[in-house]
Amino acid sequence: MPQASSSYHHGDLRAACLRAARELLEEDGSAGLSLRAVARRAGVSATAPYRHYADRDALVSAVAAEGYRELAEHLAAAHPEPRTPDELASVAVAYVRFALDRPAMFRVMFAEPCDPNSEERVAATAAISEYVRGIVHAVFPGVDPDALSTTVWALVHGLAFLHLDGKLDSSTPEVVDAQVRAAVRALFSVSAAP
Amino acid sequence: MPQASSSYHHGDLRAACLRAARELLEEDGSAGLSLRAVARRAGVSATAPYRHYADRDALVSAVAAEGYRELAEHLAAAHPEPRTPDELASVAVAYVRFALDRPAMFRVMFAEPCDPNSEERVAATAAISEYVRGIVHAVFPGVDPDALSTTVWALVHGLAFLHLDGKLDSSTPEVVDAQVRAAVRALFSVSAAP
DNA sequence: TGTACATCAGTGAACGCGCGTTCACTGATGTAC
DNA sequence: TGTACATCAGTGAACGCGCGTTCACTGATGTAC
Repeated sequence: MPQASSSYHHGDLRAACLRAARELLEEDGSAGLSLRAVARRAGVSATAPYRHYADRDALVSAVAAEGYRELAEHLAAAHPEPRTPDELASVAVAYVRFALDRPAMFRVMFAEPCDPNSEERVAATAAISEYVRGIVHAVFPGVDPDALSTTVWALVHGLAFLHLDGKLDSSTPEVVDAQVRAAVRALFSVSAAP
Repeated sequence: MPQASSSYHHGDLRAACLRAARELLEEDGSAGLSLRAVARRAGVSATAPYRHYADRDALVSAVAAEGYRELAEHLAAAHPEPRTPDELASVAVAYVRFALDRPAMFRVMFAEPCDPNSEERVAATAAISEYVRGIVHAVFPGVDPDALSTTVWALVHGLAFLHLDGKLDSSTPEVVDAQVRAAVRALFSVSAAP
């Protein structure tokens, strides 16, 4: 019956902090993530998050790690098992869209010169890398997937960042999608000239 | 004879601020650029830079713009007029090296969610974009350079960022160079499969 | 079922910090006569 | 060549801010008996 039990003990402040951090990132993409702002948003005193995160960096790393997992889900949702360049292009489109839909989050994941010692982050990154390798291997069974998967990842990642930073035309989602597809198509149609 | 004239009037504080900013960025890549720190480094009061920059953003934009120009010089120095995929790869290597040699500077140029209204920045960016187009057109005279130049730029830019963020093996410059060359080579050798 | 107590998850005051920016100022420079 | 004065490029004190982090604390929860 004590429904108002939520007064003092929060229940799951750890998760609430992550949620608050994400909301703040999505609302004001430019500002840096601050522990105090997260606490405020979670409706909790400024020091409460220290029960769950050693310091600000720990929170940021956790946010980034969640971002990686989410990115992986989005890619898988775009196409579970790509087998053709076109299907691969759909995954590429999902990657770039993910970045454009959550610019600040994407920047935290990649552009923040954060310590690379967070196991959570390293693991999540490795998972994405492996995932790309798998796709490339499936789409090009005969090719050594190492160089090519690096190429594919870098291409898509570069497209994401160039769009994010306004270096390419990002006026509408359709334009972006077309551009990404064109770039991936270009990747698979060029042959050495001279 | 008054060689000690340099006491009060600085001479060229505008340039000195840019230099100080670059030094700070190269020394401590992780910290954000602060106007006060720049002033301190330039040996000048905290408010002196306001004579030359309207606010912090103006300084950051100026630093970024200088970075773009410098990047352009580096690329041109790598190969003045690339005509083959291999020569193009040399330019790509220069691009990635530039990023790895000045990580913080490169991040200011690209990863800082800065206002896109700085004319200086927009112009510098357009110059790079044009430059890449020109190269691609020279290397592949018969191909529509639009999609392909986007592809090339994104690929190289993505390689730079993935290396910067430790997602790829960056143990030695040689390893990086080889990886970049391999990626560019992969770009020009794959053909659509099914 | 009730009580005693350890543990846990929160509070709130306080610290010292560096920041961006303003303001009235002052020292140096250069120009007009 | 010398003087008067406007202009320019600096100074330094001060503002209010939000931040990360510490500390001693207190309210709620759960477990042992």
